[in-house]
Parts: sequence; structure tokens; C-alpha cells
Amino acid sequence: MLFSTKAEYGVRLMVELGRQPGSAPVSLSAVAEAERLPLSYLEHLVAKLRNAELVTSTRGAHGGYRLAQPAEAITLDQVVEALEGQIAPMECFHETPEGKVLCSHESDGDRACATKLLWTRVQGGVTKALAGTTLAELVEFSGGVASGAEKAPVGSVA
Amino acid sequence: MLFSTKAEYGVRLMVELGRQPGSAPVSLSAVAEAERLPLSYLEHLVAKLRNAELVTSTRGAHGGYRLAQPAEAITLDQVVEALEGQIAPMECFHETPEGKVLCSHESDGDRACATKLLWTRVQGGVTKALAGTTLAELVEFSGGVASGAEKAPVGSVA
DNA sequence: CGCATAACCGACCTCTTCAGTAGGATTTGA
DNA sequence: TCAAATCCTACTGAAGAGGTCGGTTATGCG
Repeated sequence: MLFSTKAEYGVRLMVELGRQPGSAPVSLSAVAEAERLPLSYLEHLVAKLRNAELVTSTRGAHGGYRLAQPAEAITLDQVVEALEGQIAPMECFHETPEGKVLCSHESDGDRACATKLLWTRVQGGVTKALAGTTLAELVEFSGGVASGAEKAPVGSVA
Repeated sequence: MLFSTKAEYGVRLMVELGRQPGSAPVSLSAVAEAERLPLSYLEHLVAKLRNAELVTSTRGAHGGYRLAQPAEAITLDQVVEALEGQIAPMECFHETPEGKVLCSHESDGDRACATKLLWTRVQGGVTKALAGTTLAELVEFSGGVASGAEKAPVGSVA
């Protein structure tokens, strides 16, 4: 498996926030119920998203979470990276701020690191897929923004 | 990390086999020494490659491993899949023999699985990168086939 | 005020996988 | 017959996945 459920759950959480029509914050428990995910686990995930400044929170009663930016401006590489950590195909594979690729084995032998070419291509493929997808697309794909006027948003208590 | 060292080591092993000029089998200990990898761990990995019919083995003294096909005919998706198991971005993500994508959550709610679009794209990116790379390319990248007449192939005992 | 509702935080727990080791059995060429 | 090799199974220590639990702080509302 390339990614763990951290990415899965976290992305679903973001989509759920993106589905909200108004600007009212959504409580985590509402998201947990809508997506049938464990609340206390979501707390850990949303903390990562908050640290990455992808969501903002308001505490207290009627508090909750909101997207920090419009869904159109959020690309999924930001989201997945916040949840899973730096996305590299392999342990030895690091990217410097300038975009240069480093490989720990680089100087460990007489010739070039045989796998570098491969992992560079894989890295490119994944990054392109993630960076080329916006949260808005996923919201749309999952049924679009909730109209906000039908029965009630996700959080309607049973 | 997308892949573990199983893929890393296994690919290097394959490259090492691909670097051999003749058709003589290469012993694992020679590969282990050349790549500075633990022999007993390589044994596990090469077993997977053998099961996938990517390498053939000859037992006994002066035995070893050979590529089952020319390096040009081996694509890296075969190799990585043999080592890491089926390549899917997410646990819930399965591909049927006919190439149809299944998602375990598909019927778990009222609307389409929000993340399916994303993981499909990621899957595509990775598969394309892996299937579009041949072992021969990596061999070439890593310095090409050992001339077979210079000092001695990888296995020269110190 | 006081309470319910929320975000926040850290410790803990169980299970699986990773990465590697160990020990042996079997096959084969010299 | 010996050494070199593949082959096979079992084990282990460390780390991460996927949660759970208990408690603290902040806040709107009656």
C-alpha cells in the first residue's frame, strides 16, 4: 500500500469540510458520523492539517473546523503531505528545498545509484497526480457542495 | 515512504544481474558484496523474484541466479510488484483482472467514494512510471553492462 | 453562573510489518 | 567427499499503524 488510512481519512475529512456551503464551522463529531470514522482518531489527523494551515479551528460550543482556503486553492499534495509526511518513494530519497534530488547511497560505490532513475520517475508520477488534483474536484466528484437548504447538513443529530 | 527497502534491494539485485555480460549465473553472495547488502535478507527477496519467474536459479557449486528474460523485456512494475505485492495506493483499492477498480467503501454511503478519483490518478501515475521503465534502462543508467574483460565481474573475492 | 459542547493534548495499547538473523537441509561441481 | 551454492522455516527487535482513553481548556447559551 502506498498510503495509509491517515491519508484516506484525512482527505475524506477535507472533502467533508469542502462540502459545507456556508462558512459555519463543522464539528469533528459531525464529520466522524458522516464518514463513519472514529472521532478520537480524526482528532489526531485534523491536528496535522491544522499545523499545515489547511484548516482553521474555532473552539468552544458551536465551534469546529473550516477550510483555511477555498477548495479550489487546495491541492491534494499539500493535504497528503501534511498527513503522511514528505512524499518520497524510498527512504534514501530526499528533496532539497531547491528541488534537487539526493540519494543517500549516491557516494557509496563506484557508480551511480541504480535506482535513482526509477524513483525519480515514480516520484514525478505521484507528485503530478496529487498536485494536479484540487480539493474542489473531489468535492464535485463526491456529489458537490451540499445545497444547504435541503434537509440539514452532515451534522444533523439523530 | 511509498516503498520499503524490499523494492530498493530487489531492484538493485535485478540491476546487478542485468549488468552481467555472459550467461553465467551470479551467486547471491557476489551481489550482496557488490551492493553491500545482507546476504540472508537478499535470499528472501530473490525467492519472491523467482516465484514471479523474473529470475531463474541453478543450485549447487558455481550456481546462482540469472534473469529469466533479457533486461529489455523486464519492466519495473513486474519487479516491484513481485517484491512489494500488488501496488495500490490504498487499502480499500483493488483492481480486478479486467482492470476495473473496486473500492470497499463504494456502497457504504449515500454518495460516491470521495477519494476514488484521487487514488485512481495516483495509481495511474505510479503504474505508468514503473511500467514505462525497463530493467535495461536502469542497467544502462548505472553504468551499463560490465565489459566482462576488464578486471573481473562483481564477484571477485577480495 | 453553570453546563453542554466543542477543540486540544498526551499517554497508552495492540497488532502488523520491516529488516534482518540463525540454523539447517539439499543440490551440485570439482 | 568437500565446499559452494540455493532453499526453507523460524525467530526477533524495532517501528509504525490504527486506535482508545482521560483529562484540560475555551466558549456560546439559558
